[in-house]
Amino acid sequence: MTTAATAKPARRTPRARTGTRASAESRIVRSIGEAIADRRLPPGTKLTEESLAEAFGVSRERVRKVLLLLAQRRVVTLIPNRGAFVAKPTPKEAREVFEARRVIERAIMERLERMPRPLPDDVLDKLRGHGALEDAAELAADRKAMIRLSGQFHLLLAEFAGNATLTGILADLIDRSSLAIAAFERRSSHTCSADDHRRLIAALIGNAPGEATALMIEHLDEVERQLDLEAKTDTRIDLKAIFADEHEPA
Amino acid sequence: MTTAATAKPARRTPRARTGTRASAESRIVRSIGEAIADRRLPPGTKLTEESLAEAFGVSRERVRKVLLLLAQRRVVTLIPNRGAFVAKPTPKEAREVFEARRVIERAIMERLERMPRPLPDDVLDKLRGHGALEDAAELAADRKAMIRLSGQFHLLLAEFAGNATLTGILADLIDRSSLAIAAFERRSSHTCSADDHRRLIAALIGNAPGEATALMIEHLDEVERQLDLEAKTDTRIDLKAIFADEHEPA
DNA sequence: GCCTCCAAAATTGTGCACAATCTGCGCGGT
DNA sequence: ACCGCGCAGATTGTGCACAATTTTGGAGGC
Repeated sequence: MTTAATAKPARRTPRARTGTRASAESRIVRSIGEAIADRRLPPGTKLTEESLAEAFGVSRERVRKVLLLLAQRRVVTLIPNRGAFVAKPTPKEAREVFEARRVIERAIMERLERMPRPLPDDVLDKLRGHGALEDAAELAADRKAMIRLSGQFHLLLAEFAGNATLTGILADLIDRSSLAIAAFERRSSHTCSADDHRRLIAALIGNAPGEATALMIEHLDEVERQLDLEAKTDTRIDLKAIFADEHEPA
Repeated sequence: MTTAATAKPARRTPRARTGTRASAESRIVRSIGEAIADRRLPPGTKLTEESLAEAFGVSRERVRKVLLLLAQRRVVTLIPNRGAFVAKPTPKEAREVFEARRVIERAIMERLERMPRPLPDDVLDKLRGHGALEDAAELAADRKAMIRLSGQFHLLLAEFAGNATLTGILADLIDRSSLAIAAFERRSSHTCSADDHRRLIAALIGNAPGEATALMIEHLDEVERQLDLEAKTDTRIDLKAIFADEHEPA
């Protein structure tokens, strides 16, 4: 069910080719991760092993392994004997994730600003190329593409800074940001505006000292500010509040 | 073999009590992690699933799961069809890990310095208590205790800063630092001197602005400086260089 | 009418057997 | 004497069957 149109019957081939094993796993991880990021799988969704196995055409233990990896990255929550759920961050956790991003991305921007000018051509090309992609996605109102590209933009800057370890940490934090946005986004909010990214690129190229760093901090603050991080500690309270006026007392 | 004195025959009880399942896993993770940190398991060591299973008295798939978790944390390396090995970081990776620690721990120290004075009593108590423990370990020349306590000290500061997400990230980086130290430590180096920690505690309590942060950065720099992070990119290159003058051309 | 309890169904957890792969070693050919 | 080949032995990878647990649905009692 759902959009599992890929459930081709090639599930159990007579000869198990193990060559595509590891890539299949990371493919599934990425696929689920993206689905969570662009809200096709909202926080709290139950992820039944059997369903996922059918959807991806793999065995259940493969899915189990993938879920363990995603749980390690705090993208899904594993409850013993209950199963896997798309993680539903608390407001506290959401704030922590954004604070962690500010810490790491400030350091990344400071390193980028310290790089000798002009920036290497390939860096400039990739920055401008990515900016064009974001513009196109915004013009086409392709929300899913915008979300994906927005995350990739921050990752791209991290890669230019040249610390793969920090980049890896940031990749996790970006995934969790997407989760936090999915959980706490207000109606009619515009995620990660491509305009901020445009200004960031310009500041980075122009290199007014400290400007790009300041813009990045302001950008992250703005994204966090667009969230509704009040109370909302429990789903049950939510349901009661939502249906309060539909429950006729007599 | 090895120190597997815990191989009690209770390996396969007729009724499998699943109650102690999750705790057993984290226990094994911690146990292996500590063994790696204090060099009982040096980088590159092969971790055979069967051996570990016997050593901990659990089934092989339990061990497999634990190894997957450790691999995710970059503490062990998983090579397909070859098995698990204690990770052997490259000099580049070691430098990256220390840079990442400087980024995160600087932020933590800045937050601690921004806390209102005097610091809460329980914080002061824990700081002083930990300092006493480190002193005792140093006095007793208990190297394993010193390594463990040193890591705990940095983690303690992170907890006081109140961001569990950053603390979790730092915990991973500390483990990888231990690995880097094990891989690149010079002979006759003194790890993480308890003296640095003493000064850090004093600066934190006294609160001369910026002093504690500066001490932390200097402390991390000093630990990294004690490592030998030259060349050594590959074992083969090493071998060629080492035996270059023993290869007679005629 | 509502609550409690129990059994069936669904889902997750785990041991086991076997398949696939890698490593080490000896044999035969050139 | 050296190189390739191939055959055990050991180790990892995976599907499957079954056990344990939770959830669901309904019957019975208060």
